[in-house]
Amino acid sequence: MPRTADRQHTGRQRNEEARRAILDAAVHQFAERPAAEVTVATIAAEAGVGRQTIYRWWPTKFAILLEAMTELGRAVVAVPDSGSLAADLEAFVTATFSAVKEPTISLLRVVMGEAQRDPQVHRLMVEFTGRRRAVLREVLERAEARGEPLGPGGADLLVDQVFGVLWYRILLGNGPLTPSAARELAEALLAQTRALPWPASERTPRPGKC
Amino acid sequence: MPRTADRQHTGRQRNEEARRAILDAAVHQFAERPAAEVTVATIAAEAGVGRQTIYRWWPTKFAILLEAMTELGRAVVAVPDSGSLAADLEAFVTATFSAVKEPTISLLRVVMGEAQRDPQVHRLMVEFTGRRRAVLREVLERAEARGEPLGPGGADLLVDQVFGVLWYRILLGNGPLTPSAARELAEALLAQTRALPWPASERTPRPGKC
DNA sequence: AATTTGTCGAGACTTGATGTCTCGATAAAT
DNA sequence: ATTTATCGAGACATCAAGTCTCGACAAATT
Repeated sequence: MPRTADRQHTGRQRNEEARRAILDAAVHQFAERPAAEVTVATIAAEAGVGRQTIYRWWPTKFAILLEAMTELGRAVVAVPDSGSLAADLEAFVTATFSAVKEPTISLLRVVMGEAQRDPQVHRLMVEFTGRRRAVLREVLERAEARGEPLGPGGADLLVDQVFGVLWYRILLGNGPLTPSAARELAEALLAQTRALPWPASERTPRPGKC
Repeated sequence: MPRTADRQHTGRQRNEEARRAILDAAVHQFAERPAAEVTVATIAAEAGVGRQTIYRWWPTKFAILLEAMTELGRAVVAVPDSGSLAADLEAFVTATFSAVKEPTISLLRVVMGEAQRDPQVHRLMVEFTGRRRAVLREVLERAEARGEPLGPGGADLLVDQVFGVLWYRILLGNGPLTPSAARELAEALLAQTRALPWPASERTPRPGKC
């Protein structure tokens, strides 16, 4: 009863060029057209591959998109660690906001929309967003370990506030996603962590910035 | 060239029982099953009507759901006005959170998901959420007019923080929507408003601010 | 009462996307 | 040289959306 790890992979190996072409075609089409007009057939045609080559590796067209977005997301994975919560939080929020623009924002909307339709895509989406959540959580918990307070809700609430505002603006388009909007959010959340439980006659001065 | 208003409706009239049965069946199915498993055929079967009866009155199954939710949404929540931002904000957030539970939460997820796919549904969704935004904005601006500060981001950011956290948790299910979670969020946002803005000299003061 | 008009439930039908299966060709490990 | 798994390609079944038609039925009109 040989386990799969007992022998090497034999036979023809996976074509990396085809994989890249499929990912690129999916990103291109989901960014340009309404999601309803993107089909496995159109992606296969643009990538110059057979449909079966797609079905062999991805269960749905949205799984292709999620894999592509995961690769694109590796660029912003850097964890800020300057020793100060103020600087780290602003760096994280600014970097995250600046990464969310066309064409990425269209892709995010498509995937989040589909996640509400398909439980499997929803699970993939929880995992996808969880990676960014983990980065922010690390920043917050490191600050807490240093002795910096996180305010009434702790790290859990702060994480949901950052990504809540971000996703809310992505999905409904009601508010800005500019760098200044990012700074504004970071500043507001920092104020939240620093505020005293009652109107303060004295406040702690902000470290390192004015 | 007779206008439509020139004569009365002749012929058999629309069956109100069928309309109600269709709306109820749509709500029931969208609340119970994944949206992908809900079809016009299943709604028609549960309602005991022909498919053509549905297509005659609604363009898509989501139009049925939107009409049903519009009827459900007629319960207008009163605008809290106690004279204190702390009490009003907690009342609003608690009431809003407590209204978002099964089966409503499933319907909200379905409609928000479809809004990312259909621009027309998206517009309706912006309008739908805008009504609740307006209530919170009124609470915040009244507090500001009283002289209570709203913190670095002002009313715009606070509104997005409340509904951002709410929708983020609805869509991804990562955090709680309990009454205690609502109180926690309200408390955190209040802490944020109590922080003093330090570069106050560079800022144009808002009217009514201390 | 008879006629006209529009809705009713039901089913046949077209269209298009999904997903499976098979085929011969090809490339890598044995 | 053989084995094994991928490749592009196409046939095929399945399913939901949407259109069209049918006889039955109900309300307004004549």
